[in-house]
Amino acid sequence: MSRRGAILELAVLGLLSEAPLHGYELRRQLSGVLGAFRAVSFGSLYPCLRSLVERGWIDERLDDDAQQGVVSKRTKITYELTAEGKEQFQALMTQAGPATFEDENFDVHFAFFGRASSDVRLRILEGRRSRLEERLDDARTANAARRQRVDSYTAELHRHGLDSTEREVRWLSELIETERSAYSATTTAPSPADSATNHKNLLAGPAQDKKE
Amino acid sequence: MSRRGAILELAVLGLLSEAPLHGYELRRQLSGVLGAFRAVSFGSLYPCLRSLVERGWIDERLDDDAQQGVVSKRTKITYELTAEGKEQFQALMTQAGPATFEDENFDVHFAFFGRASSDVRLRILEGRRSRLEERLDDARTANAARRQRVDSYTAELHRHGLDSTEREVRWLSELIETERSAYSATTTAPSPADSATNHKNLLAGPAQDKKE
DNA sequence: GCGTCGATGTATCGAGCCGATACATCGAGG
DNA sequence: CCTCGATGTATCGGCTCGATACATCGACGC
Repeated sequence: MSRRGAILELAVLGLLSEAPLHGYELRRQLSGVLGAFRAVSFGSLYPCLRSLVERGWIDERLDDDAQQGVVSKRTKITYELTAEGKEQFQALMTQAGPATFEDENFDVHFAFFGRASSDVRLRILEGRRSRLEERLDDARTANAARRQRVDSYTAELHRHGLDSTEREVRWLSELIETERSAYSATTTAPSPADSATNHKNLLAGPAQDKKE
Repeated sequence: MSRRGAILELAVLGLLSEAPLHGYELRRQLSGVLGAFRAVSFGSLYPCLRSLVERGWIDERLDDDAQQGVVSKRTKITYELTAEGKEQFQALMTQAGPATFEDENFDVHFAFFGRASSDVRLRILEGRRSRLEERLDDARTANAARRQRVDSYTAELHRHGLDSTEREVRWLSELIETERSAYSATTTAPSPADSATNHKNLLAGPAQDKKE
C-alpha cells in the first residue's frame, strides 16, 4: 500500500479543499506548502490529477473566458473537489498509518493540520515522535555496535544526524504539549460527548475556514 | 548527467576503496554510512555493481572456500577496486559539481571526506553552505511574498524548516573553520600561489562569519 | 502596431529506479 | 535432524519524474 504518489494526492486534495485551482497554480502552491524548494514535476502532477478525476474525487471544469467553442491548448482546466473527494480527504487525514510518520508524508499531513481534528493531530504528532525515537534507538545501537571502525568524518555525520533528529523530537514534544492543553481546554468543563462530529476548529486555528 | 544512481556508485567505490566486499556486506556497510536507516535495495545495488564491472572500475572474484567446481547460488562474489576504479573514485570526489551540494549527495561525499584532500573538502563544504543559503533566501523571499495567506501550521512547518537549515549552515561553518585552520597549518607560511587554480571564492564568498 | 521574449499553461514519454519476490544455503538450538 | 531466521545472489515490472514539446499571453521597446 501507499504508493509514492499517494502523498501527492493528499496534498492536491488538501489544496483543492481550500479553493478550486488549475494545474499550474496547483504546482506553485504545492511547492509553497512543501517547503519553498523541492518542486513537484508536471510529469507527476498531471497523471495524479487524471487519476483523481477517474476516481471521482475531483471534477474538472474548463473555464474559458471566451466562447465554449474555443478550446486551445493553454485553456485553463480548473479542478475542484467533489463531495466524495471531501470525504476521502478527511478519511486520508484521519487514517494515519505507519507510512504517515515518515519524513515527506508527515510534512504534508502537518501542512494540512488545520483541516483535521485535534485528536487526529495529536495521534499523528505522537506517531511521528515514536518513529523518530525508533530511529534514534537504531542509530545509537548501530553506533555502539561498531564503536571503533568509523573515520572521524563519518562519525561527525552521524553525530549531526542524531542531533537533528533529537531536535525534531523536542520540537514535536512542544507541539504535542500545546495541542494537549488546547484539547483539554475545549473538552474539560462542557459536555464532551460528540467531539467527533464537531471537529472543525478546536484549536486556536489559523483557520476559520470560510464556509462556502 | 548525474543519474540518481551515480551517488550509489560513489558510495560503493568509497567502501571498496577500504576493502574488498561482497554484495550483502556492501549493503550493510552502506546503510551504516548513509545514516543507519534508509537502506539500499538489492534492486539498485546489483545493477550498480554490474555496471561498475562493465566499466572496468571494479573486478569480481569468486571466493569459494571449497573447490572451484562448486558454484552454487549463495557463492560469495567479492568485489574489489581496479586501478582505474581508484582513479575514478578520486576523480568523482574531486569534481564536485552543483549536484554534489544537494542533500543526499552531500552526505555521501562527506562520509568519504577522509579519502579526499583538504582543499576538496573545503570546496565541498563551502558549496554546500552556499546551496543552503540559497535555499534560505528563496524560502524567506517566498515567505515575505505571501505574508498573510498561510495557516499557522503551515507557517510553523516553514519556521521549523528554516530553523533546521540555519542550524546546518552553522554546523558547516564550524567545519569550514576547523578545516581552514588545519589546512593553513599544513601549508603554513609559504606562498599562497599554489593553492587554488582559480576558484573564485574559495575563501571569499559568504565567509564574513565570525572570524573569532 | 509589431516583433520578441519570458512567464503561463497543458501534456507526454521513456530511461531508470526500487519494492516485491524468488531461490538457495548456513548455523544454532530444541 | 529439523525447523527457522539470517545470509547470500538475483530478477522483474510497475511507477516516477526530468526532459521535452507545444501553444498562448502580456509587457516592453521601437
